[in-house]
Amino acid sequence: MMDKDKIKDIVRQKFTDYLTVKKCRKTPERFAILDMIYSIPGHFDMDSLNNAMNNEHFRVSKGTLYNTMQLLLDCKLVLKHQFGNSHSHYERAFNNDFHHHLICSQCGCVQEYKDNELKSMIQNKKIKRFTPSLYSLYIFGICGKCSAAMKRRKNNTK
Amino acid sequence: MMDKDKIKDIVRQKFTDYLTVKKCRKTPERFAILDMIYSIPGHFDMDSLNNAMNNEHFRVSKGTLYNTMQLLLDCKLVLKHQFGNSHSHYERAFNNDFHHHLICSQCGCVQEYKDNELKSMIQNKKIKRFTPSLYSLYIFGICGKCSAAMKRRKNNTK
DNA sequence: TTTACTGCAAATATTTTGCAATATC
DNA sequence: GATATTGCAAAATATTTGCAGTAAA
Repeated sequence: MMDKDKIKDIVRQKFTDYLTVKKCRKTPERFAILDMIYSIPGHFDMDSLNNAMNNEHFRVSKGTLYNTMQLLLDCKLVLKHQFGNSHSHYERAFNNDFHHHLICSQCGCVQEYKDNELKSMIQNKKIKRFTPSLYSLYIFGICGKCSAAMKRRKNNTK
Repeated sequence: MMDKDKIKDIVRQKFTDYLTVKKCRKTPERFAILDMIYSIPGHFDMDSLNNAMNNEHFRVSKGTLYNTMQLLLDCKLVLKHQFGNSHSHYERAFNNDFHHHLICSQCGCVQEYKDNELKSMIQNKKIKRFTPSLYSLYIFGICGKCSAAMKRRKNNTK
């Protein structure tokens, strides 16, 4: 695993390049947001990102947060997910082992699920008249905890 | 392919059974919504479903629409999707060939993508401490039309 | 100096909720 | 007859937009 600061340097450079190509301005807000995102280990949503920024005493407006997130999605430094429940989830995309997602229909928890066989089969598919760039696989079901809880409840009522 | 009316009968029966088990009431609104959904060929959203109901002169409130949709999701007669753009999409689940989705990042269009090899690999995965019930695979990229349009634009500027 | 970007607040869109009236069981 | 469900309207939530001021190029 690469050093965290090194990763931040690389993504900052990638973002700089992207902003240059797109003739967008390199504002401190944008880089502060990118930095914060690459300090968060797992998933996050807009609200938790906003709170994290506030705690670091770098307040940005909601508008700027959404604006910057769109740029980061465009240049594939961030991935966006919508697991069925209300709001969007995000995660960093660079140097983050690609994974699928297991979503519990009972408690709503989300687990990462790595499976290279699946990954390579999906990525190697040749699709007619469509050029894929990325994909999301969401598997819905019942997580271990909820499954155990249900079993316990069932035994109690016996 | 089964006859459309026969399918409607079967899903109506399935919904009846579900409502009975869950001790929920069998209201005309619920069955009218189910019927309408099974009259729509492809994807739909709440707005188009609502309009379709109005055209059939069976108006139901937004609240009832969302309430009923939740029941239909629970008993797996309907599937829900969120492709990144604003609102949720739905599609009927029974007697609807399972498929994956190709989403164009440019124009936002959604195509169905059938691949049985992929389907069976995903469905046959044994996952530790997780009991899967259904899954969604979304492949994002550029559709044929947009790809052709881009190529044309590129040639024009040459 | 130009104008893209920011913060703020208001607008929009989507889904949920509270409540009185109604209809199922 | 009891109460789950409905319609309606208001509330909650998430995201987008308009605009005046600020700062990047």
